[in-house]
Amino acid sequence: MSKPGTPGDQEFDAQGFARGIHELLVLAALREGPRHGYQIALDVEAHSNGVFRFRHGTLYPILHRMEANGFIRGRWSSGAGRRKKVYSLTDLGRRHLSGETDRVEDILAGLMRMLRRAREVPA
Amino acid sequence: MSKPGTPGDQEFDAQGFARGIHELLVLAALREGPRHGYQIALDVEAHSNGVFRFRHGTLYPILHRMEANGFIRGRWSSGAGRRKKVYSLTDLGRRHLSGETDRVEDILAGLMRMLRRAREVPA
DNA sequence: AACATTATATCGATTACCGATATATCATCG
DNA sequence: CGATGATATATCGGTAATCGATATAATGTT
Repeated sequence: MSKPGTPGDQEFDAQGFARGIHELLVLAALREGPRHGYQIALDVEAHSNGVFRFRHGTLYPILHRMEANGFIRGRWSSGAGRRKKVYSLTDLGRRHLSGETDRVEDILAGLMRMLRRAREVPA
Repeated sequence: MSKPGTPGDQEFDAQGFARGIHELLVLAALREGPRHGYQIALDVEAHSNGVFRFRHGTLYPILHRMEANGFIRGRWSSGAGRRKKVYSLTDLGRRHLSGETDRVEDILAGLMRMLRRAREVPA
């Protein structure tokens, strides 16, 4: 139905859906330990079974924003070799994650209720 | 934490989260039968337990867009009284709903997996 | 030496959503 | 009967998140 990728086609891919969710995904990834940006993207993709992906035009602005907002802190790895900026959760970020996890789970429950309902209607 | 409503504060309310989801909500609501816009908004709010809401600055542009895309069809109620535009699903809309329901459920599953994982990590 | 991958970064364009504003009908209450 | 509030639709400007393209550079692979 209608060429995929057409502008305005609005195919509900994970990207469009993910609007506003990426920050939560970053927090969730960092919950398991400090990581640099590229690794966060790989982890999110792996742990979500490929459902969520970060384009690098999306990833780095988000990390910068979250650092500016105090949710994460980044430090350039001192070692030689390819430069990496390693991020870790701040206390604020940790608190934010737990609060927002609760809230998003409510939202997911609401959405699932809607979808289940739509599925059950006979025709 | 940080005044709610502050720009850039990004509190993950249902609104920000809902980006791209509203269309699916409209389709799901219309699955139960033809409805006019205002009623769709009330239904969505009720069936999602208040999690999802349409502001009217959001609702009508979405309906127009979806009609232009062929997912729904609207007809002005012929009867007298307050004018209402009653929308119903097209075949395309019905097919779109069932396909996107599957896909969104996968996304929800991926997201839940991430959240559950983040919750389970000791510290 | 050539190439792919890792790794970070920025910028312009797109677009969905929000808030405000506008219009009009109908019901209710004083 | 006039005011108010709920119903009902509509548009517009602004905001902000995301995308795609582009850039840089070190490292691994062939």
